[in-house]
Amino acid sequence: MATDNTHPVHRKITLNDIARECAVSRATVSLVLRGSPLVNTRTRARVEEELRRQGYVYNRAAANLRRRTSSSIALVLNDLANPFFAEFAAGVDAAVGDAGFVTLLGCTSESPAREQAVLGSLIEHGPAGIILSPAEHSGAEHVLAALGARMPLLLFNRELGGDLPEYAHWDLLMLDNQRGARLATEHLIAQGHRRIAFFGGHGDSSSCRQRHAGYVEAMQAAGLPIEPRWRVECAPTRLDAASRTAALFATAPVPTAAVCYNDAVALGLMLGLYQRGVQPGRDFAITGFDDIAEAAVSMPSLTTLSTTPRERGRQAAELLLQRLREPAASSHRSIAPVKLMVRDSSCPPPTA
Amino acid sequence: MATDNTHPVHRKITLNDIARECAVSRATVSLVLRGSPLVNTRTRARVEEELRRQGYVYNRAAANLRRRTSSSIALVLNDLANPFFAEFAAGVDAAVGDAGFVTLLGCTSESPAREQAVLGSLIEHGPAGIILSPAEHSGAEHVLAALGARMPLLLFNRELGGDLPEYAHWDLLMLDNQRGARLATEHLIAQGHRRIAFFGGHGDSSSCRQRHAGYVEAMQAAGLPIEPRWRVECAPTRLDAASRTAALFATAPVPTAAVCYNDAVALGLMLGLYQRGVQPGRDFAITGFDDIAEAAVSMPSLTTLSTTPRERGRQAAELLLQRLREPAASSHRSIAPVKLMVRDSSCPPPTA
DNA sequence: CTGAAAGCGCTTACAG
DNA sequence: CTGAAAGCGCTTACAG
Repeated sequence: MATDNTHPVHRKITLNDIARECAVSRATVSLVLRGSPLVNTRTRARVEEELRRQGYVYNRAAANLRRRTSSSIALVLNDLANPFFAEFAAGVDAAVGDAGFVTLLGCTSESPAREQAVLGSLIEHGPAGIILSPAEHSGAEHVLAALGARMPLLLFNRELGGDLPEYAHWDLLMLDNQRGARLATEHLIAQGHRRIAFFGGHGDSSSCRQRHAGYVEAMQAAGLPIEPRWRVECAPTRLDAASRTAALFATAPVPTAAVCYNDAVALGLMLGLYQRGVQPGRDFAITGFDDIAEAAVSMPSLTTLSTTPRERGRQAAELLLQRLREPAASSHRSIAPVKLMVRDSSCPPPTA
Repeated sequence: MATDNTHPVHRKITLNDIARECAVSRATVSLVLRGSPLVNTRTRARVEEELRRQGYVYNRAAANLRRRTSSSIALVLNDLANPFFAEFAAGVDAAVGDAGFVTLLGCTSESPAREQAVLGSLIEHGPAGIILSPAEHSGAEHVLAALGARMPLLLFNRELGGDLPEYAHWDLLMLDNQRGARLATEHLIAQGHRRIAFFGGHGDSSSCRQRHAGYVEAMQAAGLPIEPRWRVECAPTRLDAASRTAALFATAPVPTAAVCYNDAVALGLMLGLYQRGVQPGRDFAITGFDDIAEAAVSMPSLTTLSTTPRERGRQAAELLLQRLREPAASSHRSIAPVKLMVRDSSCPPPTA
């Protein structure tokens, strides 16, 4: 258990204070609070007036303890500063709130060690369930060690390394990474491109592997060559992408288009192209992934895949709430749809 | 109080289970958990082994109830999807976690009504204190009605409309908006500009008013004219900013530079300028505010004011924790520093 | 060094 | 319709 840094709190108004003042029992006040029809109308009115007068605040923790219920959902994210996850969190919080729960937040900064610590701390607060977007190299054993097999858990966005214990009934919500990258690649092929690179991301990230697989799938289906030197890895940031641009132009023949790992990489590649005097959307076609806010207003606007993270947040919360209703149902695996947004960056090849 | 949507939870291992198995009392197990030196070493070892064996999870809610303490901090944000607040939240969560607390999250979507509902729901979970970035038109009365005067509260980023009750000891953490805008304006003046616009934002937002005041201050100090038609209002988004660009060029003389309300507006203005054939950073100078991730990598890179929102989050959490230690100390008002980041967009005027 | 007892603020059968 | 009593899982003086 964690260390003790709690602090005493001011004396609060309790049911006893209200009951005494109204000359009824605590039980009656409780029934009023919970809207029971058993209570006499006039008694109810008196009690409600007194609750208001004294500024009573319901102590949900005490009620949860007595009823052995929970009114919170934990949300554990690898990277809240990423707008994709921030939108996701906003969607989770909205749905969780609508269901009468409160969100417990935890950030792991992509560290499996922090993830384990955060989970261990959150679980002591008794959440009804957990939504987890795992840190990059997090493993099923660690999560299982921190949570046990009983805790309802929904995994978002990334698979967990290691073996998923079947008895744990963990649910999954993934983006359709492979299909998204396939759609983007097919679109470029339809525009007339034949030499198409896959740019950015790291091979050890599962989402990157899936997107690359979608690219490969589309290229092979079209009978197009997959040149190893057209697979350029980089960190999923604009800056690193810009600096890796040269790798695409090292040896002829040079590609005429690139399917990028995500929007940040795509925008970085645009920058790198401009710096080489190549104009994206005219001399070179680009697609992204995520449809972040900048995609629609970049120069040129970016063809990309929309994942509507806020919607995904709502969906994740609803899947978890569903699990709370049916704890024993078998694991559910959901694939969120992605939608191709065609914009100016995916021009035809200059020679076509 | 809110409606009841809680759900029963599986039977958990308690202190009693451990005590029975070790043939000691609950009290002894509790002492072991809390690291008391009173317990015999061998007893401690036996108990710890049993805790591990049964997968015991500490019930912090029960402990908090008994000890009348709290182990959570509520964080209520007007807009989590905004990267500025997402970074802020990440900073808050890190500092809150380091102090042994957990973060309760609430989003208000800029709606004072939702803000009141969210506060009312969160307070039932007994947070030790609250960090609130108020919704745009939220008022002190509403917050007071939801929280009472006792709850430790730190207001971030925006003042609250209405009168702040002095007895409430609410703390404030604000950005130095006025100084930031003054620095930006002074920088443009030093570059040689004389006709400088203030572009974007709405007059009813307090941060916008403060930034505008900084602009006015610098202009007046330099003896430069403040043309009413060089004050263009727009929503703080890229798209609206781009579409309002024409307003700057409606009548001669035309400005040669613009201090923008924030980075989103500045990037939108860049876009609008490109569309008119005016090249930002060469034909027209621009400054932003916030130093969002895109600012450093836009074309041209954007001169702006860095507010380091993650640092602000840590600072906010620490101010609140400080208040928890000294509940009766008088209200504290902190102004976070801002730093001018000079980049390519703030060129000298073309005629200079 | 350890245990018995009381109590945090609530809810819930069970009597009446 | 209302009250007395027990109990959720923990902690904390107080005895011994």
